[in-house]
Amino acid sequence: MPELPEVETVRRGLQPAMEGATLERVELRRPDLRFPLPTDMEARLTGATITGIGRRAKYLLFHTDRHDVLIAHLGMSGSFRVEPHGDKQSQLPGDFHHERGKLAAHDHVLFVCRPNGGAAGGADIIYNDPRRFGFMSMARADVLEDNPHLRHLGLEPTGNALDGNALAERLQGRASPLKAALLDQRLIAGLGNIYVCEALWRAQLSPRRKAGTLVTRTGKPTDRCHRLAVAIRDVIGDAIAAGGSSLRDYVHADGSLGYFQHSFSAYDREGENCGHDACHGRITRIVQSGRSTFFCPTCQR
DNA sequence: ATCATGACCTGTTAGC
DNA sequence: TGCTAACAGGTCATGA
Repeated sequence: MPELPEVETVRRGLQPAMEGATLERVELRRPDLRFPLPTDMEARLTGATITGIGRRAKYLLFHTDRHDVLIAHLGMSGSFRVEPHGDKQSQLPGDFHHERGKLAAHDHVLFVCRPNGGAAGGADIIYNDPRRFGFMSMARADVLEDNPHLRHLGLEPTGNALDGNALAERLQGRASPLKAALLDQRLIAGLGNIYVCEALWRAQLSPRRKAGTLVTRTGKPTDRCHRLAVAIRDVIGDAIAAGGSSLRDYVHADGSLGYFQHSFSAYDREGENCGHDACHGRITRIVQSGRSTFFCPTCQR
């Protein structure tokens, strides 16, 4: 479920193995995911050192010491897993042979990482994506913002930037339902189907309400607008915090970077009781823009 | 411009 | 049990 909090969790999970490490080998096991992989991707990354891993909305940004950036999007089903090298491997500098048996179906891209500065370890980072809705691209760091995938992204819903005023600016004049507006990455970048449902439930706002109705005629945020801004920030913050805790479990797991496990309040809870105090409604599923929306028609107005 | 829909691709699950 | 249909975190292209 790669929405922003999951991507942030993946970013943090990859940092220990990748930041400061050199990409000893990069293997593209097929020429394309959703789009063709850059033909020069292997050449531009092999031998480069990862100086940092960033994130913009649902995009991972791998910065290298060559002032290149690998841009990666997980799509619907993409995941990275970390397979630390065994002691034997790390003591044989010339032997970066990968154990082929460990590669599974839909393992499309392999990054062999070797730490610098005498640090122990090293790891294989493997990108797996059954549906191949994910994609990767490369950009020069100085023009990263101009990248077609990043150029039109809206406000990050983390931190304090997203408040009632900022939300009102973006929703003003919109005739589309709130659900669609919040999914629009050009307005707020990083929300997906799950967290839009959750934020609207928290704010007790109907996903069908016209987005523009959260803004007064003079462009000021209504109470509902303030409420929604808080709900979005809170739900994303809570999810990142919970993702972080699932990261600690990850060490004990099978090496896979598990997605944030969460019991949602609305998403995928059709027929269950709405959890709001004094509300006796039930969560209902409707379809908007061809996608499932879960909400409580009783208290979400 | 804004908005809704279909396309992309594979795996899982519900229902017959 | 085996088949079929519906559905799933995403974004992008196209049409009204």
